[in-house]
This record gives sequence, structure tokens and C-alpha cells, in this order.
Amino acid sequence: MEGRLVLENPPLEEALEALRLRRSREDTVLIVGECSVKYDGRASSTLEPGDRIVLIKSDGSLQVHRPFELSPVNWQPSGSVLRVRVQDGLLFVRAYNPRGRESLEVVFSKLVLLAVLGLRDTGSFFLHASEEDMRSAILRQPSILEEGFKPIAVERQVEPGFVDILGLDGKGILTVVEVKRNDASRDAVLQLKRYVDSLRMETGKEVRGIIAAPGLARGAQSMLTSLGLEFKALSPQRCGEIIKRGKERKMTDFLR
Amino acid sequence: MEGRLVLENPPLEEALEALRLRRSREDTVLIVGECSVKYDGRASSTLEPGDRIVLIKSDGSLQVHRPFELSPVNWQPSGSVLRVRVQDGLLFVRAYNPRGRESLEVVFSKLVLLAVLGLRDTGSFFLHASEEDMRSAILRQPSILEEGFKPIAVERQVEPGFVDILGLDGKGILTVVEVKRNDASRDAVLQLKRYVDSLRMETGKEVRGIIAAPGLARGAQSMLTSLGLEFKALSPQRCGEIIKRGKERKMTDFLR
DNA sequence: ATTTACATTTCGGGG
DNA sequence: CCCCGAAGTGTAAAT
Repeated sequence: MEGRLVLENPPLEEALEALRLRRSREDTVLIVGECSVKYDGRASSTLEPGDRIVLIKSDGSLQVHRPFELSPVNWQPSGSVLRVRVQDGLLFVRAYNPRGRESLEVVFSKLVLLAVLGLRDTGSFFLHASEEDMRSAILRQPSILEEGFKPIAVERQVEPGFVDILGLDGKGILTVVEVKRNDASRDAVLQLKRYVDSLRMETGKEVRGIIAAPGLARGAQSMLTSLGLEFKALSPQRCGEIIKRGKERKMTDFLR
Repeated sequence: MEGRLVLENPPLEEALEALRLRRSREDTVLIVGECSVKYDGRASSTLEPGDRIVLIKSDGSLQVHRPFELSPVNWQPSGSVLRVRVQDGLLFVRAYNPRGRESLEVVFSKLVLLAVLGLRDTGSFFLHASEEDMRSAILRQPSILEEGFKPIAVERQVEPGFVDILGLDGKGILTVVEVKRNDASRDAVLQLKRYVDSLRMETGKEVRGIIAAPGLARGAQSMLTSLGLEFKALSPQRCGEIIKRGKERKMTDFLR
């Protein structure tokens, strides 16, 4: 943390000065108080007066949070241009997004807290066990899908789109694998069906279709069986572990 | 605003006490300081140390904001259970989501600001020119879609789902209208195709399919034509005006 | 409670 | 830069 300015119950003029003096947009700003909000752009919206928290970041993004709900009630993406002014005993905070020509205006009638914060954040963020991780796990250890399975292609294009994994099962039968990180929906089943049909047409041979996912939506279950497709339970956690083990193995490989 | 407690650079123990004393989750909490974050649930993630803002709301939601990017880097939805403790000179804030059995842990090594705020927000939020508004506009003034168009049903269920608007064109041909507030994707085209096919099967007659949206994605354009479907440009703004005019007309009707 | 479709979706990757 | 699809999507409505 490099610097900070925290004002409780500041007069509007004082708040205005603090906002204007913040080091050219590098600081993060928190404003808490009673305000109303108007937005106009792709859609338009109005928010009647109430107590909210406004968060303005160094990238020019702005968001208005009510005391409930995860998502902001109003926002403006990064790259917005901020303008503040005091008029008629009100503090106007306006964020204009040049791309999209969208505008957001927050009007404060009362301020509870104003913080101008020099935050320093260089830490890396790692997200594990994505759908891509699941594909990697199957490629690294095909037996988690089925004993004897051999991948032969990833992201292979067939007519309707890209197949996640294409391979041969233990008997040498062409097998399409559709990987989903969440429970597979009926849409996923239909997608797999299209791939299987397309490959049957293309090869003139038998083709198996397997959905690899943590689970199935109920409608998906019946649709799957009626279409002659299959399901293999596969949790992102398990895949994450395989990936991790794979990385460890890689490291020991270096040590050998 | 009913009450507030703002602490600058509080010792961890003092912060812990303030967090525990907040009126049974009704208050909104802001914590600013150096922290690291771990998440485990549908996926898992790690965030290395840095300065962040943590926002905890009265509904049990929690979000961790970096000084850049609109979206929180980590979060927990409403209904999460909060637990705080101090250990080994660190402040642990843990949010557990019973649904989904997901956990999020924020570990602060240094606190810059702690605010416990009694925010009162009962103001209503109005969003204009939504997709529903566009549907209403077509119903109110069907000619904006096509001269002679007559709506006969909204949200009519056919096999694959719910048709936005079902009607008859100037020649009495059954017409399915799929309304999109944004440029229609290929998914939207496929959805419309399913509706049209289903109604052709059902009625055994010719059926038209029209996408009403501000525009089309390019892939959607070619797919649309190859499937024999149609497109009608329709902006949310225009629809918004029609709705507004409709309301005005209603008011003048009262005056007559 | 579960499913479905929408969102000012946001975000990231590929062409 | 646009297009496209996934997201720890969130959210509200309908079943």
C-alpha cells in the first residue's frame, strides 16, 4: 500500500477535491453514501435513492453495489472516462464509455465514507480444473475414460463443429468424446449426436459417442439412452489431480 | 444510514472484534488490505498476496476485488456462511457455501481499512428496453416487424421450447418470430429452426421463421439463409419508444 | 427444488 | 479488431 486518504462524512466540496487530486486514475476509489443512478447505453436504467457502495478502479471501471446481491446493480467497464462535479448540493460522478457510447451517472446527496487508496497488487491468479484441464487429463491418462481407450485427435473439425476428443476404444471402434465440466445438458447430448451422425456418414462405420462430465441433467439422461449414446462420470477434481500429478511427474523427469 | 464503524490500520484483534460484533449479518462490510485467497468448489483457485478490497453483503455474499478489472477475482454467492478468526498474526475470513459445498478463504496479513456499514437501500431499480420490451413493442405495433403481421400467441410452447411470438403474416402463413435484444448468434438461428421444423411437423403446412434483432453475427447470416429463415432488423431503442408512446396513448385514452 | 433462457452478461482465445 | 464460446457465470421465471 502506497498511500491512502480516508474521509468519514466528508462535505461534498472536500470529497470533490480529494477525487480530483487522486494520482491520475492510478488510485482505487471507494465512495459510500446515499445516491441515485442513471444509465444509458445498450439499455437504460434508473435506480431510486438509497445507500450504496461505489467502487472505481485504476483501469477506469466503475461499479455500484447495493447492500445485497452479488452483482453490481449498475456498472461501467474498464476504459471509461470519469468526471466529477458538485452542483446544487449534490455530488455528480459520471463515467462515460467511449466505445459503446454508454454513460452512467451516480448522484450523491449524502456521503458516509470516501477512500482514495493506492493499492498494489501484482500477485498471480491460478484457476485449476477447467474444461480444458479435463481434456488434458483424458489425454494424459486415457484409462480414466475407459480401459483401452486411445485418443487420436483433439478439437478435430467435423461438419457441425469441433469434436473435443476423437479416439479408438479397446476394440478399435471410432469414439467421440464430448467433455463437459458441469452436468451435461440436453444441448450437449444433441451436439454429441450431431458429431456421431456426421462421423458415421463420413466413415460408413460404427461410431460410439461418450459424454464425459460430472453428471447429467435428468432430461439429458433419457435423451442420451434413446439416442444410443453413453455417459462416463468424470469429476473436475479428479482431473485436476491427474494434471497436478502429471506436472509433478514432469518435474521428476527433469531430475532424472 | 443507521450506523457505521470505520477503522484505519486496525490491529487484527480489533478488526476481529468489530467483525464479530456486527449486527447479525445485517451490516455490509468492507475490508481493504494485503491478502491471499484460496477457493475450492466447482473449480479451485489460488491468488497470491496483494492489496485487495473485500466486500461482504447482508445477504451473505462475498467478493474479492483487485485494483483492476470489473469482475471480482474471487467470490461466493449469497447464502454463504461467514467465519472469521485470527491465528499466527493473520486474519482469516472464510465463506462457506452450503449449496455446492464451496469454500473461499481470504487471509489478511495487513489491514488498511475496515468499515462496518448499516446501509439502507429500498430504492427500486428499473431497466428499460429489455427483450421483453421488444416483444411488447411487436405486440403493440406488429407492423414494425412486417406490414400485415398479426400476432396470435406469445411464449407458445412447442416441442423444443417456447416460441417468442407466433403469428400470421399478410398471406395468412404461420410465422414464428424469435426476438433477440443483441445480435442474434448461430445458436439463436438453430433455435428458431427447431421451432419452425416442429411447427411444420405439427401443422403439415408452410411455416415462416423470422429473427427480430438489432443485427446478426456473420456466421448467423449464412446459416440463416441456408436454412431458409429470415431476418428483420429491430433496435431496442425503437422498441423502447413504441412502448413509451403506447403508455402515452393509454394516458390520453383516459382523458377522452 | 430444478430447469430454462436471458444478460448493459464478462472474459479470453483465435482468426 | 471482431467473432465465438465458456464461465466457479448470476439471475429471474417457470415447471
